[in-house]
Amino acid sequence: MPQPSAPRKALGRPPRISREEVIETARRIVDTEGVGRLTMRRLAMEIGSTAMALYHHVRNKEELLVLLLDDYAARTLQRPELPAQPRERIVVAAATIHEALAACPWIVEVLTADDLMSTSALWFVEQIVDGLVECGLPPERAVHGYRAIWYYTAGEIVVRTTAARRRTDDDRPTYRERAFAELDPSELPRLAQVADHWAPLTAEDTYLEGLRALVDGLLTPR
Amino acid sequence: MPQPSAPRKALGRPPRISREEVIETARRIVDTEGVGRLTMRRLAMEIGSTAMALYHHVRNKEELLVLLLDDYAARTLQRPELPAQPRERIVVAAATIHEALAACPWIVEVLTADDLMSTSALWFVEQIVDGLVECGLPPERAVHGYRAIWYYTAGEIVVRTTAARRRTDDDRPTYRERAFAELDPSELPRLAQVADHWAPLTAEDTYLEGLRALVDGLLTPR
DNA sequence: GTGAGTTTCTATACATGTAAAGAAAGTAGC
DNA sequence: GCTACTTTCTTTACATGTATAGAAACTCAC
Repeated sequence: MPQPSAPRKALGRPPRISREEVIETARRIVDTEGVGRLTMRRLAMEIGSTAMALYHHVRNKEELLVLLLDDYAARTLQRPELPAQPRERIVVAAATIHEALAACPWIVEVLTADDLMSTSALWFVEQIVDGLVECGLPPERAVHGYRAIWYYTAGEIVVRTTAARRRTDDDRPTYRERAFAELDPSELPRLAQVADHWAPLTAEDTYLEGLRALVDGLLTPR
Repeated sequence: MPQPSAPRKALGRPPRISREEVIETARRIVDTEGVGRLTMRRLAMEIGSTAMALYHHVRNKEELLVLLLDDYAARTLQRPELPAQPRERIVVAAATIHEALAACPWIVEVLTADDLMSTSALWFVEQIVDGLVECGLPPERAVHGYRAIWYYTAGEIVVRTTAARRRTDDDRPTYRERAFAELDPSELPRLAQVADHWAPLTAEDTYLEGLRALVDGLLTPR
């Protein structure tokens, strides 16, 4: 990996492409043609290089996607006016991250990679942890609380967008549909009762309600 | 796909392998050598067929993994004695699913695919929804509550196991580590304060606490 | 039996991520 | 200039999932 501020003249063959150029070009491809069109060869061609050359600037494709996400976050994640009340501040901070992430559907492949810990997201993490501490949680429980919020948020996005993707590229009945069709009302009465409304209920966006519940639960002394 | 109870004699060329055989063999490979060794070609060889022949019994590799998960759930997911108290029943039901899923680390590729809706898991879903209703939630809010629990559960497993996997096959510092190293205490005081304990805190298993908080929050009238 | 229809299986081909080997293009010391 | 060293880039190759075309093995209607 290149050293940005080498004290002396750079050693070795001078690079013809940079990590920034790779990321920028990748972003352009993703923006205009979707993440499905982003392949290493295609990206290399666009840059005027070879696929393997990219691997000197990016560890692998997954890292490239993480960098893209970082880049995306840095460009679009605005810091909103947060409410003064700490509990509400937590909710708004988490919801803002959630909204930003939900807006880029190609995120799933990356989201599972790690905590979302791009530099631009750290501020939101700070707000959440700080809010939890201000509400009376000791610091380590605040960190645990943040993690719970992150699990919930990441899970919502991953499950939801994958389900959506599956729906678009496949018409056959899903497991869920089959399972509900064969459902035995005497053994699973509640599910039988709501079976008809399951799909629409599931389609509703209830992220915020769940988030509020979670935050409330985290803050209620046990 | 084959019709299990065809009224007349089966039409077409008689199959030489069955979906069951495919799944069983796949399971054996996964159990003995890990999911990384499960390739379509390898599986076909083991069965004594060709890779493409598998595609008549399984839609694609992802479906095969889903079927494997179903199979796994059907074999190992025991229905525990659930507490009578509904709130506690919800917690135990969710925790049981969580424990079962967390035990098979290859699950990540599948988990994001859909709700976990294998037939054997439906009973747990029933218990959760029923518990929420018994605690006073109207049915549609109970379904939303179940979804929140599922998001949290799936998110925990996905994030945690992917992080673990990444740690094993890569020694270089993660983004998180780098981000924390460069952290500016004047801008992000709370994070700076807990920076040293972040890694150990994150390593702790706090699924149950988070789950309890979430369930509590879902059940507190707003 | 023959031909049509149906299902399963085989052979081949392709796109993709990336490993491995080594060539290319520079600097540093002499 | 020459050699050693370092970094970047190119070439080639491979494993993998899966699309496509068509062969194979059956049943059925006649």
